[in-house]
Amino acid sequence: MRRLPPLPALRTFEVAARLGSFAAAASELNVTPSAISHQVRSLEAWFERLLFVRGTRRVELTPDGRRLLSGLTQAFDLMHDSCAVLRSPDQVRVLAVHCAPSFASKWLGPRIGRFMQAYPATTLRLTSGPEPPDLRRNTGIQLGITYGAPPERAAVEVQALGLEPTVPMCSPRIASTSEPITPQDVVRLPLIESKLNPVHWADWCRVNRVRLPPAARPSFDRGSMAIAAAVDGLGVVLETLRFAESELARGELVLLDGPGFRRIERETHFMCWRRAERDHPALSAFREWLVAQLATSPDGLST
Amino acid sequence: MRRLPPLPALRTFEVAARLGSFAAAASELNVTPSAISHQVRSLEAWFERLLFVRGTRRVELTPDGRRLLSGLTQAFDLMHDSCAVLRSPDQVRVLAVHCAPSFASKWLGPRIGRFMQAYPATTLRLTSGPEPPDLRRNTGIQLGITYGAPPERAAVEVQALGLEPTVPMCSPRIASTSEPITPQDVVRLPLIESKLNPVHWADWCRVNRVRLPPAARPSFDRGSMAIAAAVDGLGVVLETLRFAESELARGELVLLDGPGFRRIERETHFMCWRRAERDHPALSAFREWLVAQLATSPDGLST
DNA sequence: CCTACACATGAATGGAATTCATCTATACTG
DNA sequence: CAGTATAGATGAATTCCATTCATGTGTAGG
Repeated sequence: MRRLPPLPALRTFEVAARLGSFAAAASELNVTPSAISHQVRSLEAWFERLLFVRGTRRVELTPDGRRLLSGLTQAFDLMHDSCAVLRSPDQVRVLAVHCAPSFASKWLGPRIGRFMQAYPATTLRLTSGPEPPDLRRNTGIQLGITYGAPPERAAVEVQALGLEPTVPMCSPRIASTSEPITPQDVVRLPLIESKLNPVHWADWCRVNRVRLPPAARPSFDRGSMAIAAAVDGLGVVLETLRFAESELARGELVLLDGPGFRRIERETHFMCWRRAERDHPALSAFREWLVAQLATSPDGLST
Repeated sequence: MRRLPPLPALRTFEVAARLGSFAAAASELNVTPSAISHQVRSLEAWFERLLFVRGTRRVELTPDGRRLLSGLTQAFDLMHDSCAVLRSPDQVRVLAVHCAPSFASKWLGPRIGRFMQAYPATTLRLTSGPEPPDLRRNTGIQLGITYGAPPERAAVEVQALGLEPTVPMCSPRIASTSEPITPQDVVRLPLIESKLNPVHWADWCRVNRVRLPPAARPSFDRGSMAIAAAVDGLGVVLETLRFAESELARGELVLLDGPGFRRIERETHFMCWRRAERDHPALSAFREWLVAQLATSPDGLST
């Protein structure tokens, strides 16, 4: 087996040697000069030879260093050319995602920049609308993120996006949370209906053993709008916490929750794709990225 | 800045592609097939393309995979050739170390195989003897490990190998340690003198405030022989724990120690080298390796 | 038909790469 | 000439990547 030193160290050496500067190499590789210094030292230990002579504020290659560099620069050039073949702009990948609108604006939108940074070769086309895409007919969509019940279609695979806690929330102007409250206290407040959420106030009342007042309630067919109404002080909204992350973080909404409450956690969002395309790299990369984002979001991805 | 995927993944891909088998690639790279699988998947995600078609018990390159492979094989060949220039056998490095004999046999010897594995390009020449090498005159020695007092020579740098606890030890046949003992109990036992250790029984008695009996004591001018005598049940030896690691681990010796005792910890071993050669890679690699071994040995490297 | 083998995958782990904090030695500038 | 800025060095701490482990799947081969 041909033995090579750690490849990242070789790469670091080549850049530093080519530029004649650890600082410049750090800049090119987006690391600190300290990282360059450590890597070069490590490579020198591996070869048991000095590759640079150090002066104040400068480095110079030794004969051994020059000997190593000439072949390496060619090697990395070749490597770059080989990789570039698979990354050429005229083969830019497009990933078309159709997303439920509130999930798009309240959860995915604030995060999508991270996906673009992690996968710069992929152009994302994000559309939204309340209807789940028919992936058998609409081949322009590769991945759908739906709300409500899991879509069931032949040759379409579905994955739930985890259990979502659906909790009453309202503006702090409406209810002080500095003292303990009960479910009974909640239903005495004005309530807001978020129509598309499969969890309704009736469900919540059943689980928390209180009677739902028969009064008429304002309702919205967008979770984000229901959330906005609650922020405006129009009442208590019952919605998934995922839609209220920034409002909760900023204190614009507070949870009406406590030891005497029972939460409802259901799978209400699903992503789906055609089974035949499941191993498509951009598609599987997005799926994995999304699952990873869910795992690190404040409410976590519960199984 | 030219952007490359993680280089270890590229290397893994090249080997797997060239051999047409994840299992064979695993064997060549000394990792598990699972590692190959993960690396290839990761590379496919980075490029957002499939590089292999998976069949049962076989893989086959896709057109993209073939496109990537041809340049990479040349690149890694070049890289290997460049690295081989600095590792050619006719430039095999020799590192000559002269070591105090007991340290050599009791501490360094059991470990030296690890150095050879970590630095296969270095041929180690290990000599031992009680006299510190005169590094100014004996240029055939590059590093000395001495016992006793720190050598002081012009143009020679010295580094202590840490504080060493020097503790009475004996065979469990001689003294039961299941009940508390006192320093007074120790000096009633037969004592063994390890002559070259700068810590003597007289020192130990002074520190522990007991009178050293005037009886004659067997003495050895090798710490390892003194340790062996103690294992044979000839008496209590006062020596550095470093010389007795395996005996203590095997229960052939026990420590005579306890709350009422005062340990003596001194720097008794030193390594030294010519200042002009301090950055010689093999030499500095050995120094760093030795310091790391001390840090992970049972008594640790105290500063 | 059963066993063995190659690849897949998620969770856990160890170690390598990197950052951070601080230092040294000039080079440069006012 | 003195003070400041810069590049590289180093050790400790932290982060993240590569790898292993455990388990699973789907044949190929005996």
